[in-house]
Amino acid sequence: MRADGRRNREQILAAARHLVGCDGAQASLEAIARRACVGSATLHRHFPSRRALLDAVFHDGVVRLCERAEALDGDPGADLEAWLEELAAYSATTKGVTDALLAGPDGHIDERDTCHGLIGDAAARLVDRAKDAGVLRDGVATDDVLALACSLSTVTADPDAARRLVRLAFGGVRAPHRE
Amino acid sequence: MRADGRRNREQILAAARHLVGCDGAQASLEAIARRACVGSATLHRHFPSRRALLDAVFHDGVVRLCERAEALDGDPGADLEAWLEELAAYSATTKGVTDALLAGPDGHIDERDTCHGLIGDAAARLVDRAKDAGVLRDGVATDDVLALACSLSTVTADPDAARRLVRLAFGGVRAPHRE
DNA sequence: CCGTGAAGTGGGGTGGTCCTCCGCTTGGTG
DNA sequence: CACCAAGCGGAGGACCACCCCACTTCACGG
Repeated sequence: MRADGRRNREQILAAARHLVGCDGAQASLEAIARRACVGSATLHRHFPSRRALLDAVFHDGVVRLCERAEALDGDPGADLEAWLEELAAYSATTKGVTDALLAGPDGHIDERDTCHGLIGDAAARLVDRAKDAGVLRDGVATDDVLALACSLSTVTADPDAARRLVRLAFGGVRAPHRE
Repeated sequence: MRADGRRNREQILAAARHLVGCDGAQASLEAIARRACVGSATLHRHFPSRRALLDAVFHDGVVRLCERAEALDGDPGADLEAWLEELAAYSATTKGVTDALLAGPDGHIDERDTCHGLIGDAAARLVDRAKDAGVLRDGVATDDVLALACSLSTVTADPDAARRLVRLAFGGVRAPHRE
């Protein structure tokens, strides 16, 4: 890859980080290109779809989150819950990331290295551990807990509220009654 | 209100119902106006914001849902859960309705009669009943259960999946353990 | 050190969007 | 029937995504 190409890619990513941070996932690609001092064609060549750009923007943050998932090795139930809280808080505070996390397949990019794929793998490990420990209700799948944690962030931008809702869903809305 | 005005309003709503059903809340207003055989200015005069149009499109369905909420008078916990399931199923299958349900205030319209407001009132009654019966976990608010039920539909378009996730959140992801 | 070709560039065009202005039509009332 | 305001819609401005293509610049082989 040529030096100027790499430089432009970085400038575009920096601009995108800023504008997506302000305007969310719907930030204008044109504006991002302008801010990066780059023609819009250049942006589209480096990132053939909005999805590809978003994935690149959030890649590092998501990787960090996944590393924290791998580092956990305490109580399986508590680990899963804590990590889901973190995930919800992250996606609540990070404008636009939800679209990258929940996005379906996109012909333009390799699904293996997307934010969606990375998060899915990290969650699967924690869910499997919790399942083996028997702390999960029957029939709960990785996609279920991810869906719960991520979808909440479409509803609030407050990390504490997101954490609270995750705890709620995890423990149940219904009050536990003695049996 | 003049007859032609009312006729146009209905044509716009019919077109909007169709296109929002196909393309979701982001359907092109221009395309809706075209389909209604109406100038775009006419659409904007009748519905000053996308939000106002969406509210009108979904108003009837939401009212029907609210009526069902009012008709419930069995076990408070079961009623609430059943109605939340219905709400989730409705918003999962009805493209675009989530945006109307979760939308914040909009200077253009009276908040009292919006889908958001209607659903909120209906849910509040069920939540209050459940709270009085003591079947809700402490600190659960109306907005919490609404947020849970509605946000799920951003994540799946399958009504059964949405119902399942509501049941999950309601009963808890964590398996109930004897105490 | 330099020529060359391919990788990379960005301006401008196309076709779409939202929304507003404003001259015109038309429905309903006196 | 005549009037006039309520209502209309086309045109136009500002913006957007995406693509084409003539041009520039980098990096490598001689």
